[in-house]
Amino acid sequence: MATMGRPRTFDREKAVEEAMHIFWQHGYESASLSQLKAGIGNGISAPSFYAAFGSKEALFQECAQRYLSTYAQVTECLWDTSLPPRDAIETALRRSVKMQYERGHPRGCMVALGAMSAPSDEHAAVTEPLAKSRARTRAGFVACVQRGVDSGELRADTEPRALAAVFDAFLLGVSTLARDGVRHAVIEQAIPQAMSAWDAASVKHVRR
Amino acid sequence: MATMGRPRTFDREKAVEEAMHIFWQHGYESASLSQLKAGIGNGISAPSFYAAFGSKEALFQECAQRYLSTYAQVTECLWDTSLPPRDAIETALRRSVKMQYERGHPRGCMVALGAMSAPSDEHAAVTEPLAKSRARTRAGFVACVQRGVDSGELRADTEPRALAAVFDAFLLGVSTLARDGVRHAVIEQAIPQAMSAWDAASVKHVRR
DNA sequence: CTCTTAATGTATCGGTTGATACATATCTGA
DNA sequence: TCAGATATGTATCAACCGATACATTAAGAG
Repeated sequence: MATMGRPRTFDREKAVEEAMHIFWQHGYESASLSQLKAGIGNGISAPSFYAAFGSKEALFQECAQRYLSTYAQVTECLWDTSLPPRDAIETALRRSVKMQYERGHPRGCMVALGAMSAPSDEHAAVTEPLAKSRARTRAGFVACVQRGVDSGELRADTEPRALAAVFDAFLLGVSTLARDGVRHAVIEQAIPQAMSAWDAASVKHVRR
Repeated sequence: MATMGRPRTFDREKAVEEAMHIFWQHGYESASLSQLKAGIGNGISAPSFYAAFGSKEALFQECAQRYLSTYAQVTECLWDTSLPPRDAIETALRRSVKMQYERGHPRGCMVALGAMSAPSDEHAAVTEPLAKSRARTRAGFVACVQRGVDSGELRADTEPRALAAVFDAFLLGVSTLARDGVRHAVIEQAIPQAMSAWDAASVKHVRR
């Protein structure tokens, strides 16, 4: 059965993308219905909004899912066990940084910035998918370090969560640097410097 | 001349501290007047609030100043040229992390989290002191790396802004990790691992 | 005591928030 | 052609936002 009823005057797929950019930019709470309605197509009315998306919260969930299944995929290589763990981490950093500085969408990572996206307790559940994603990425960094230890590449006394936290915190912090206007090239150059934390834990590394 | 008129029923100094905690926790926009009024003393009325602080924005500025002159001082050692630059950076990291995990106030750094505190353009000017503070800390990291290069401790081809970005991004990211419930001990262990980025740029470091 | 000063309590302001009621318009299927 | 389905436009809702008007209360100064 084909679609029935009066057709929409806007592209729902594009609308989710546009709404995602608004949430990405302002966070869940600060993004207002007025902004969202104005930013979708050439502006839509309140009933059109609710007919299409149900509620602000439902639209956010949809935007979050969209983000997680697209932009957020840049760190999935952390779970690719066919990659040497050091390469997996460096690739995740490179891909994420590149994505965060791409044109056509707000700077920074929606997942990272989403930590302050719903600061009130009542709305904390809304951004849970983002918190889950941060936890997953965190676990991915830990898993890579653990692989390095298990393979003998990293010293046995390496604390996986601690070394992983270096890369995790660095990547989270990049979102703020990107927002603050730090140049893309600077962050790119910072990546190999961050990776030296891995090398310092390597068994081949000469301690002094 | 002593104070005249009816005395306040609450301690204004404590009130600023309490309000600061609320802004610290929720950000400028998301912290509501209701929350602030309820959180000051045993709860104050709207006229008392405005008589004492002028406006929400004025109170935030006061809280921001209070934060910058107290908690935010943990990174001032970056400007202490009597310290070896590596020690200055490590001390800044240690002190900030310790502060971010202290009991008695929200976790994380108000300056770092404040990047998403006023996501709308109209209120962006409100959080400018926080942005200025981030820029200053950023410059402090760069200055330390530059000192390391100038003294010959770090290789001459070291890019100061890039290496500084490693420490800066790491420290900014710690705020999110702290909010996400990552244990204090893990972050403490991460600091020496992060410092290995400095050592890797040292002239005494054996490159391979 | 009275005057001045300043904070308080009650009550409310206009504006914005997210969300709906209801009638109308436009499509598909029979 | 008409019924069913769905989107739209207008108009509005209660709740909350930051902020005030106004009268009252409580202090010091004279």
